[in-house]
Formats: sequence, C-alpha cells, structure tokens
Amino acid sequence: MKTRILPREFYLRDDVTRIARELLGKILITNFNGALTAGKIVETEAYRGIDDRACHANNGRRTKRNEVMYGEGGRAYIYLCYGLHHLFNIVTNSAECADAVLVRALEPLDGIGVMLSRRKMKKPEPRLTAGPASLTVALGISVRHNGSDLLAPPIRVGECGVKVAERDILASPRVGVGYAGEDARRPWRFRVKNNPWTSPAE
DNA sequence: ATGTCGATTTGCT
DNA sequence: GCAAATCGACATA
Repeated sequence: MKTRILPREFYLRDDVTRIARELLGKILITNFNGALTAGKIVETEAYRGIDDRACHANNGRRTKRNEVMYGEGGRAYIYLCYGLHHLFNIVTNSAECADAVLVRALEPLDGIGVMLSRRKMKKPEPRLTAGPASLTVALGISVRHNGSDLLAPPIRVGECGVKVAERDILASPRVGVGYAGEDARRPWRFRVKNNPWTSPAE
C-alpha cells in the first residue's frame, strides 16, 4: 500500500474538529519488531482544550498523564481508561493549545493476521478494530508509546490519496462523556457513513 | 488516606 | 442487559 506520511503542518492547525474530519480515510500504521499493521481511520472524536469540558486538558488541567497534549501537534497522546484500556489520540494545534483527536475505529488493511492473534480472534469481524480500546490492542499500541512522534516509526499516519467526501461523514455527539454537561451535546464524533468497521454503539 | 468516577470491553445471566 | 476489571486524577479529611 502506497502511503505518504502526513506532514507536521497537517496537525498544527488551530481547528481540531476540521482535523478530526480530515483524519477519516487516513491510514494509521504501526511497525513493532517487524510486525506491520495498518488500518484506515473510519471514526474519530475531537477534544478541544480551551473550552471543552470533555477534554482532559480543559480549564488548564495539566498533569503527568495529559502533559503531551500541551506539546506540539503530531504526537500520540495515549492514556489508560477505566484502569485497563489504552486509548490512542492524535495531538493537534501548536504547543500550549491542548487539542486532540481520539481514534475510535479502523478498517483493517494490512497485517490482519497479526491483529487477529493480538486480539485472540479467528476471523476478521468488526470487533477486531471497532472501538478505541480494541484498535490499540490490534495495532499493538499501549501507554508506553505515549508522546511518540507520528511522522516516524514505529507509529505513523499517512494518506493514500483518497478523500472522504463531506456528505459521507456522519457527525453526532461523543460517546461516554455525559459528565461534560452542555459540551457533551457537541456533534464532535465523526464517522464514515455506511462503513461496517465503525464502533457499534450509536 | 480514603472514596468516587471515568473518552470501555467482555463474559455471563 | 448488567457487572466486573482496575489505575490515575480529583475531592474530601
């Protein structure tokens, strides 16, 4: 699969919802110890530091865990959720602007055998890479890759020239952020319409 | 120091 | 359909 790695400028823009939309159709690639896996991003969620109560960095919150969100865009923010799930985010915007995009689902493209064995599954079905914690297992991503630069191995994001049309993008409220009050209603979850690899929850 | 809750998934009823 | 699994951040003492 021919892919061009996304340049730093893609991530540095000050518009996290736009970047979350544009990440649909892009390719997430990992290569650990020669085991190459890749998938097309088909579901994302935007989190904005400045005024979004659902964001870990809202209201200037700054901890050891979310420190990388305050760095320059183009790096991975990976954190432990519910004490057991590793969630993969892409940091965007310039330093000190703590925006990030959560990758929620992939369509497997490459290294499907490796993904299956990591997930302890026999056959490819949507639960292989649908859901933010499932795809990190399939691609071998964990919190120890927190802060990893996405322009160089082992984790990269590329494009293959295909763009998802605006009319094929479904926008809806984000999942599991009920605690965020009004901000929970923002339609900042984006999915590729009619793609069977998006996560099952409405 | 102790208790609550979370950007979830899985297995059992 | 529900509950368990399990750690970091935060509030309260």
